[in-house]
Amino acid sequence: MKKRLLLLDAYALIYRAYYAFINRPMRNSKGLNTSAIYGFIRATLDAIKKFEPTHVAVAFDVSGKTFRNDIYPEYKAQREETPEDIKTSVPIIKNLLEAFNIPIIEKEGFEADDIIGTIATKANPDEFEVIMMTPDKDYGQLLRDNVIMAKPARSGNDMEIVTAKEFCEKYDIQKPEQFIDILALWGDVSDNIKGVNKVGEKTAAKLISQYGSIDNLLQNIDKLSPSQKKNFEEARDLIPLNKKLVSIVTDIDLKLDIDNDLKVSPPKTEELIPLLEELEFRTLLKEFGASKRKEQGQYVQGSLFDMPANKPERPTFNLKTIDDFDVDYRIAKSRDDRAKLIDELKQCQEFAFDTETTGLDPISAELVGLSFAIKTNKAWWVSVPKNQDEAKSIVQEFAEVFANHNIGKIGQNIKFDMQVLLNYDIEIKGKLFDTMLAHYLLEPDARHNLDYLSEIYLNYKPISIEELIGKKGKSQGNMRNVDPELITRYACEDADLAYQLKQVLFEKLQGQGLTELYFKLEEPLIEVLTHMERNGVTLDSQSLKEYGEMLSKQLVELEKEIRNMAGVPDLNISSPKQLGEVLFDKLKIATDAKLTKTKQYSTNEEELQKYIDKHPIVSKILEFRGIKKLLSTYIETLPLLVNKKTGKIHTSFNQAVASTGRLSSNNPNLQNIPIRDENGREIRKAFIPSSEEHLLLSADYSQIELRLMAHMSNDQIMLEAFEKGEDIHAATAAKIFKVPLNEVTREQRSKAKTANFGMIYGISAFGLSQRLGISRTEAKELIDGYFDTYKGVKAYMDQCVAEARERGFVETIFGRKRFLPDINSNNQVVRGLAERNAINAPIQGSAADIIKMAMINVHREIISRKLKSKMIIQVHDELVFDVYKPELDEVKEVVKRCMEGAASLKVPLEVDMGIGNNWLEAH
DNA sequence: CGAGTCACG
DNA sequence: ACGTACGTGACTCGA
Repeated sequence: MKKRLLLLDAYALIYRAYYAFINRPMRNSKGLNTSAIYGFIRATLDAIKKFEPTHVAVAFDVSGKTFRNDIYPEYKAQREETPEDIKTSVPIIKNLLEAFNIPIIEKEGFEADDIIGTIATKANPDEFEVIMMTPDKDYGQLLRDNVIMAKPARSGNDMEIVTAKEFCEKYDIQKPEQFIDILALWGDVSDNIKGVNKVGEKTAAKLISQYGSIDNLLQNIDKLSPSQKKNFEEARDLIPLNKKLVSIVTDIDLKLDIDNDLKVSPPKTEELIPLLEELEFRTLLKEFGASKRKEQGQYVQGSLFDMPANKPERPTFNLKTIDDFDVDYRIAKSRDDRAKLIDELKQCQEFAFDTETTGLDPISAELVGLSFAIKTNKAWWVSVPKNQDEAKSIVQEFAEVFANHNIGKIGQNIKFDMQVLLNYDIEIKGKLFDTMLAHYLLEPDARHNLDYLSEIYLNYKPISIEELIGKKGKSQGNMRNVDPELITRYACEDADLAYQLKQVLFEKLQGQGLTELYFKLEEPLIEVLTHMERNGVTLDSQSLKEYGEMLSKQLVELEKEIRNMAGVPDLNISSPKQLGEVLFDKLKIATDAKLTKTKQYSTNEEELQKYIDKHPIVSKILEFRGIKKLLSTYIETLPLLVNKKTGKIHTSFNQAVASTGRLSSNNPNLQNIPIRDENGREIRKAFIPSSEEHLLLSADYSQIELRLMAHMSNDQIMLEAFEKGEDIHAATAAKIFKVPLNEVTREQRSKAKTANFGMIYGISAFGLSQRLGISRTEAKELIDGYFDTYKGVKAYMDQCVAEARERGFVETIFGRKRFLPDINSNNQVVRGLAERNAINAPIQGSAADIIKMAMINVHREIISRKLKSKMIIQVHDELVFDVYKPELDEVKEVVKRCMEGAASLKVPLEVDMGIGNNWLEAH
């Protein structure tokens, strides 16, 4: 990995920090204005955290004359005196930098930009990436392939990265040095440099873009308009001086060994702490205070901070694009071309492929073409005609290679391509390497889109889809209309990138011991989900519609009543802001209303429930909310998602979203169809079998997460309860309340149930007290009682956290990992979340693994037994099937056996099944 | 586009 | 002193 050098322009950043707080300066108790100090140090540390440089330096201007004043006495002459607060801040900042072990560099007669220019130029491009942190645009002239600029964050936004390429594009110039000429024409008000009259940024850029340089421009001065020519004639003598003034010096004699002198090293804590204490920088003290871990010196080597050993790749920039490579992307135009391609594919052990389609909905999308990558930078594009009969016959030419078991297929989100190709009767066999899923296992919390992966792992920026079909939203373009040359580059690039990513990611999977999880679980699941999504679910839109009409009437009625009670005729009840104001300001139903983090009144159900007796409007609002939710999220929306082609609803199961390993479902989300609430569960009645000859079968794991808790913690008491087949919540109640099992009250059981769930989530006394509406002391007692009973559970939870601390991750029973870098955070809120994740992720994730295994096995049996019945929905611990009635007994047997046999735990896995003419009945 | 709310396991 | 149970997706409002 290249070394990375971060160079900071001290005064520019200090000024910026100072003025950022100008309206509300920070002061310590002695009255010292610490805005500039804090702002600058924070920006510096943030940059170090973000860029993770191996080398760093801060450049200061030296007060007094510089060589620029010698050649131009008016240089910066108009500048106002430096504010007193900044003057006093600078020595303190220098002390701080020293304590942080960040080198300071200054040189008499020169400015910070000259120092940075010199170092950036001197740093060997093969050895160093250089980041210049400054808000000053002039640094643009220094940009190179290995030198980028970081402009500090402006309020709200992240800091802005500028690369040489982007910079040149912005000014439409060939190389960054040309910016000197632009500046010389443009001038610089803040430096008191007068440019050419009537020439600003835009004109200067245009002229340099056009003529290449000032010299050439002046030679062609007659081509300018008369008035412009006059302005240039007048400025002619000034230009050489301007050029000198705006040119950043790159060859100061600094007597500096970059590699040795600027190396990042840990702060000198003993010097740093007193300084931070005096300044009263509490957050920084927390961060750099002498915590135990710091004393043990757990720094990642070469880092200023203690960072988790396993962290996302460090940020990259200066991304390469297609133009930086000599790629061999070809179009297969004729049948002969395709035959040649197919021949090449047959010779491959593996190839990457991608489909381009007319849309993102795989059911209705039509193929526009296919791309295949055979090796790095070598790919083919096969265009597919609009006529679907012709299309199919061309695509069919590839059926054999796709179906070949011995040829591996690589792709990004293969499920989509698999579905599209299924429309053309193409089956995909052989090992599938899905780069998205591989990365999901490697970094479950990260994003996994191709652009991101390319950037991180290949240092490459793909052609943006917007270049092809325009921004979505307005005048949505179509893949069909894209220029053939361009679509070839785009599609081949995608396949090529998938191919290249596979090589990187496969090695990483092996390194992490994740290949087995990938090939046993995630890879076979691709095909299963493909079929489930395609199967779809039948919706009884008619009954939904009728139910919706009834609810709508109630809603209108409620709205009227609520507005009347509120005395606000145009109240929007769906606006929490308006609602809160009505309830708490106007009706004053309470004075101690809870506020949200944006200081609005909190009007969620939990809060409103507290005031239900204060005013009759409250219960009406809750009722309104409930009905509105059902209507807008389900009743009115689901029928719109019925596919015209199939008459069914086709959700999309996302296999790479949930960081614990679960699936998620969207478009629509079929995993949150109401069931708890009486009104809501009516909606389940609209999910029906595909025909009269079918039934819905729902099979769900009983208490799978608690069983996993028992299994993983090896808690004898809990294991025993499950083995005896006891009602686990009642059994828990009996034990923690010390009553016989048959005397457990409803209330006790309910409390125990909440406590059981609490364990799975990584409980806190506060959380439990909130849920149960009891005091924290009571909650604490309850938890103590719980741990007293289930001693193994307590030990297991502690062990999870300890493991996460030690290894940086926790694991499921199938070896799925979740990395928890925050487990060592100094921020206890952040750390607390990581600790609860350490407890919850192995449980939730193992349950996800188990049902995935079950789905794969059920699917295989359905195929091998050639059943007409279909698996259609998964809801985390439940599978729903559209069962062909004559197969009912067989399907029930297969499903139960596959689900219960998906893993062998210390407790039996139990599955409950139900059948019915709709999803509600089946439950 | 974020915040608030609420549906599910 | 501070904020607190885990994981999702969809809708609505309003800057």
